[in-house]
Amino acid sequence: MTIGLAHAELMAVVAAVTSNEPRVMTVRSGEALPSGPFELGHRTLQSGLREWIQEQTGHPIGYLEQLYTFADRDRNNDIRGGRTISISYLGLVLEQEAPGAGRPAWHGWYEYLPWEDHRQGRPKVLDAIIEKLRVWADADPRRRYERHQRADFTFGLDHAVWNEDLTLQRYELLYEAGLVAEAGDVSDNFGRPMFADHRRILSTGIARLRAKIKYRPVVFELMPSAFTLLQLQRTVEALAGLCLHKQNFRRLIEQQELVEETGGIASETGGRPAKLFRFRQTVVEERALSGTKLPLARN
Amino acid sequence: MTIGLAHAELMAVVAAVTSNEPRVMTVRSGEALPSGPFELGHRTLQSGLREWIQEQTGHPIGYLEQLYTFADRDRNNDIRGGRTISISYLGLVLEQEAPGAGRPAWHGWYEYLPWEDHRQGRPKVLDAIIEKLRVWADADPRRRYERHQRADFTFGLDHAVWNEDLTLQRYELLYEAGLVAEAGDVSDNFGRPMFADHRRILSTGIARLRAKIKYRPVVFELMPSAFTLLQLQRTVEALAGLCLHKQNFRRLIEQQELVEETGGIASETGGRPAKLFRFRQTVVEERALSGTKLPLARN
DNA sequence: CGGAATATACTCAAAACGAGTATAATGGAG
DNA sequence: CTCCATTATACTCGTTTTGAGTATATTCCG
Repeated sequence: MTIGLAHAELMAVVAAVTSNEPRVMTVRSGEALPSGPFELGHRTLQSGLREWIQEQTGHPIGYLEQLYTFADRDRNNDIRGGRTISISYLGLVLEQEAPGAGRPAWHGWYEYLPWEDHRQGRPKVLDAIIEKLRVWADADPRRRYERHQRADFTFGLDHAVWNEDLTLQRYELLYEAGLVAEAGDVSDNFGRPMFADHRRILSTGIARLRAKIKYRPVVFELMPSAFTLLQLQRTVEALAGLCLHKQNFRRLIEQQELVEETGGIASETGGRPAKLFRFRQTVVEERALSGTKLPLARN
Repeated sequence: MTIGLAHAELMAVVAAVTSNEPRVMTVRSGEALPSGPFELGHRTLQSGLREWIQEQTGHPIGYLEQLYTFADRDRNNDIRGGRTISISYLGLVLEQEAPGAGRPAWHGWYEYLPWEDHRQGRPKVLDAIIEKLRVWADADPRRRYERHQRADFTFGLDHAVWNEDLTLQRYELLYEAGLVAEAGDVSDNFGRPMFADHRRILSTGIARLRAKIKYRPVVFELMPSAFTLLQLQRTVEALAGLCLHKQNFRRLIEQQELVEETGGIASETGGRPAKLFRFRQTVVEERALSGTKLPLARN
C-alpha cells in the first residue's frame, strides 16, 4: 500500500436555471470554475464545500454530489514533485444572488458548449463542427473508419440519433480533434474556452445532470417552492437542451406522483391560468425511484 | 483557489464472477481491499491502476471506472498534518488467477454483505438485522418515525419492495445503527468486517455495478468469449443477488441485439444443449444504449 | 364577441413487460 | 428402447407504458 503526496483542491460545478437558461457559477470573468479551499477543519469534503457555496451564492445548496476526481499528469501545474488532484462536485442551487463585487458571476452554460442546445432545433454551429470532424477523421487513413464511427455516434449523424447524455464524449472528441482552444494551438475552435480543463469538468457536470434528471427527482432543487407544470417542463428542457412533448410530460409527472397542487394558480402572461404545484418531499423516502429493468422472477 | 497537501492512495474494487459467485479481490487474508501505488509515472490515474491490476491478477482489466473519492476526517489515519485521500475505482476482470504466494486472494462478496444475496429467497440473517434495526429506531423517540421509514425503505419492509440497488444505503444504515463491527464497539454485528472503511467502499462498488448492468453492457466483461444465455443470466443474477425470469431475460437480451450466435453449442450437464453466443462489440458504438425516459417532442 | 394563447383532458395504436404455456433436445435409469 | 428429468427455446396473452396526437377549457386582449 503505497501512499503519495499530492496537492488537493475542490472544484465545483454549481448550476442554476434562471429564465429558462441553465447557468453555471464562474470566477475570473467567466473563465474558470470556482475552486474551493480544501480545508482540514471540516468533517467531510462535502460539508466543507456546502458551507463554502452557501457563502458564495447566498443560498443553501439543494443538492450536492461528487462528480469526478481528476489527477492526470498533463493537467497544467504538475510542478514541484507532487501532482494536483482536483475533486469536483456538482451542486444545484435554487436561484442566483445579484452578482456583487468580488462575487462569482453566472454564465449560461451553452455559451461554453453551444452545440449542446437543441431547443431551437439543431444549432447552426454543428454544421461547421461536423465539417471539421470529417476532415480530422480522414486525416488518419488507419483510424479513419473508427473516427467517423465515433463522430457519428456522439453527434448523432448518419442514422444515429442525437443523445443529450453524451456531452462529455462530445467535448472529449472535439478536444482530441483539436477543435477547442484548450487543446493547444488550433486554428478552428468552437464555444468559449475556459481555464485549463474546466470546460471538460463542466461537460462532466452537465452530462451527469442530464442523466440524473431521468431517474431522480433532482430538478426540483432548481425550482421555486411553487411552480406550474410548464415552468417545470421548461427547466427540464433547459437542462436537457431539448424540447419535450407537453401532454406526455405532464402525464409522466402526474403518474409518478412527484407533485401535488398547492391550491394556488399562476397569474400568467396570456392564456388560461395554470395551477401551481409543489414537490412532494415524501417521494424520496417512499418509493424505489430507480425502476428495475431486469425481468424479475416471482418469489 | 486554495490548495492543500494530502496523502493520496488508489483503491480498487476488482470484481469477477466465478461459478456463479461474485468475488472481489482482497489482500491481508480478505481483510482489506487492495490499494495501489499512486505513481507519478503514469499519464492518468486510470492507466496506472490498469497496469497494476493486470500485474496482480494476470488478466487485462476489461472495464475500469472511477467510483468515489473519500477524504473524510474520521477515516483512520489522519495523522501527520495532511489527511488521506482515497480515490477508489471499480474494475471488472474476466477470471481469476490461481492464488499464488503473495498474490491477492478472491473472496465472495456476500461473505461481507450476507443480507445482499436474495437468490435463495430472503436470507435468514435479515430477520435478526430487522429486529435490531427496530430496536435502534425506537431508541430515539424524536427520530423514531424517520428511522423506521428509512429502514423500511432501504430494506424493503412493510409495503416497500426490496431494491437491489440500495446496497450502499443499507450498509450506511447498519453502520449508523451500530450493527457492523467497523462502527466501533458493538455487541451485535453482521457480515465479515473489513479494515477501516473498506466494506463501505465495497458496498459502493456493488451498488454502482448493480445499477450499471441495467443500462450498459458491462456484464460481458465478466463473461468468457463464448457463453450460453443461461450462463449470462446466472452472472447477472449473481451480481444483482436476485433470480430472474428466464424466458423474459432471453427476450430482453435478444431484442436488444446484444449478442450473436457463435455457431457452437455447449456440452452441458443434463438437458438439451444450448447455443453459444458472443457479445456483439459493435453495439457499444452503434446504439444509444441509455434509453431516454423523457417524452421528446417531434421536430 | 372572436381570436390568440395557454392549460388540461382524453384517445388510440404501438411497443414493452410480466407471467406464463408449449414444445424441442439431450442423457441417464430401468 | 422407453420414459423421464432436465435444460433450451418458441410462442401466447393480458397489462402497462409510450409516442403522438385530438379535443376541450379558460384566460386576456382588442
